[in-house]
Amino acid sequence: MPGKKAEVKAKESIAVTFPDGSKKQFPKDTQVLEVVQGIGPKLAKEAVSASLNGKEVDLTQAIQENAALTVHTFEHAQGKDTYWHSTSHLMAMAVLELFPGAQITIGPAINEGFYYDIDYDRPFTPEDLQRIEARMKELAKKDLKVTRHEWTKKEAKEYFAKKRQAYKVKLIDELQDKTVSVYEEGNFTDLCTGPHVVSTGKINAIKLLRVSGAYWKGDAKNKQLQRVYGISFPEQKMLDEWVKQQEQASARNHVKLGKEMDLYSFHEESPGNAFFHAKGMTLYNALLEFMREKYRVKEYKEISTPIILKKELWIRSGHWDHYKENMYFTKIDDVEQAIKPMNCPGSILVYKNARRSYKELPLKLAEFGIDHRHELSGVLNGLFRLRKFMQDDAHIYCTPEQLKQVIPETIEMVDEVYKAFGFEYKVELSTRPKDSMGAEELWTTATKALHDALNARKVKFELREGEGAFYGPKIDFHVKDSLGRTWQCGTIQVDFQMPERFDLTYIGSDDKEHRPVMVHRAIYGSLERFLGILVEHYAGRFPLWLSPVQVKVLPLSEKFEDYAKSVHHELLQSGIRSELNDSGETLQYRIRTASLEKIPYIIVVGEKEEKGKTIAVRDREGKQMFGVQLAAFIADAKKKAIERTEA
RNA sequence: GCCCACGUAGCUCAGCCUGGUCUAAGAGCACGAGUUUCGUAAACUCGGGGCCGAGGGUUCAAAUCCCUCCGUGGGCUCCA
Repeated sequence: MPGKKAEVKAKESIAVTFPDGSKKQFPKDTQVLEVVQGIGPKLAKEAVSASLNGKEVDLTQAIQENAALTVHTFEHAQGKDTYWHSTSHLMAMAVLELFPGAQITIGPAINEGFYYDIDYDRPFTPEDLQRIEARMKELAKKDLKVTRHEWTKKEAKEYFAKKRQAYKVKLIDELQDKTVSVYEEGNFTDLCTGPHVVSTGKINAIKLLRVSGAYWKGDAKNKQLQRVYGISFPEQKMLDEWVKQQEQASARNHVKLGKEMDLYSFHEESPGNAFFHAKGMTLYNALLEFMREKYRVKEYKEISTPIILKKELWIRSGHWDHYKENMYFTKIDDVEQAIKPMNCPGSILVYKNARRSYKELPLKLAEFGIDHRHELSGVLNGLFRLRKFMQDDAHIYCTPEQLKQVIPETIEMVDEVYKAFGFEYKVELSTRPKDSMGAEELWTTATKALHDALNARKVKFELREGEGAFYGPKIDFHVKDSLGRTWQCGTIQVDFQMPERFDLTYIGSDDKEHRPVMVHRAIYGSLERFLGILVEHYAGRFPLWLSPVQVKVLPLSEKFEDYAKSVHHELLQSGIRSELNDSGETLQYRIRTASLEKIPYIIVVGEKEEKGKTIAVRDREGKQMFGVQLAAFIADAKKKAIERTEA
């Protein structure tokens, strides 16, 4: 076609740079999609969106200048975002068709899937969700083109006002730009910055998951909206796989496993509180013991303070003003008292109990403190969120100069502890919130101390402006659990306020009084929560050092009961947590039971063992060893338990 | 606290939609008794066990329908 060729020649040419560094010339205004088709049909089919010079764009975007191009498929995070965001638009479209009068608000992609907040005069039922999902699938099949338009704010407002979408009008009003972008698919147009998939046919496997209440702008004072959650995938196979994974993840839910493994239970007689059974307590104590070992090495001193303290103390600490809603109160002999939600005031009283010298600093007072917080009933969640819990709390009293040494040392300690469990974690630095106390320069100094420590250790962290505690800035450590959720566990908080409030002092080398700095820190955070995370992390298959029962001893039959008992007792004597199962059940049955209990070692003794004074050992993988010397087994197990290596 | 879902033996669940013989509410596991005495993931027989979360209502009749409350799960908000 000579005509077209001439046209191409007439156009200005631009260079597109690909991720591998190669460059190619294209006529100006070539669509991203055309470029992608040139690369290969497979990529063109899988492409979801693209980034042009670092800016996320639609595949229909015309390239107008020299640009670096990266194509995003569903495999990329950006591609997933776009894919799910487009699915949320599709859902909004289906909802507006099926439920006249519904108003749509916002509908972003989230970590896993998407949601859309919708204002409707009643909650959606599971049946509604099915209808919406079915309609979405029909709309996807129609393969409607998704096109982007730039409208003036006025045009957009008129359009959404006409469609009776008041929330969209409000959102437009809040925007600074003169124009807004909208996306049109079929007869549905939504306010959106994009990008989006090129057509609804790209969206294949769709599943709506649940509906819940959510407030407009996240504020409980505002109207409650219907938040519908969903997820989608390019292929049905991927959705099936995802559903399977979800099921597997819920199989290791710590509430469920705790029940099955007889670790702990929950009772409606005390909502938000855990009842620890003997095996759960063994785990709990193993965690305490591990931390106490660290304390010995790091020269912490362990203290213990009362749970109930007078109201005046809480007024002085500032908790009365800042934390009252979450506290429990009681009256004893007509005196108002509070159940402690935190341990700092108690620790401070211990500090103040003596004249302190600079020679004592840094003074590290640790306390496994039992705290009670009146959490909203709706937020309670197994061991993850309780009303009563124990913190592995410590307060470090030091000079401002010593922060340079104390903070890095503490960060290192957190790292050591998490590593022992093979945990990944992320770090956040939170700065001064609105509802806070103290002079600006104190905040600046404290924040800098934390910042410097993180930088010095080259720790990657996320900055969270205004998210600090009311008394100081903090570093938070978030551990990643088996479901990919992150849980705040460790925290390091610098506090210049408490020492002021309680008039804490130490005598310096100049024989004068000085004000110490206080560092609050916890590593597990809450023993209970950490334990819950561990249960899910290990799916109940704890390493030897944590296993509530480390060894199960089984006599082959009644005839070998005496020998089994002697083996069992010797294990106990050696400090190994052993149990004997001499119930009359068959050996196979008892092996099955012990296996289901996820016990690391099963020891079977019969005629051969009794004669040779040996044992037969079976590990959790089903591997068997015969003729093992009991002493050798004990030595090996103890070594593993002490080293805290995986068993 | 607010929204949605759920609540039947110790545990996992069927029955509930469409009220009454799937028996006086079932099963499996667990538990108890007896038989079996066993070489690495379920021996056999028999038995006990439930105010169907609590309270109220509708009905001739409620595990089943309606309301309130309590609890649990998932969200919102907050947080260790």
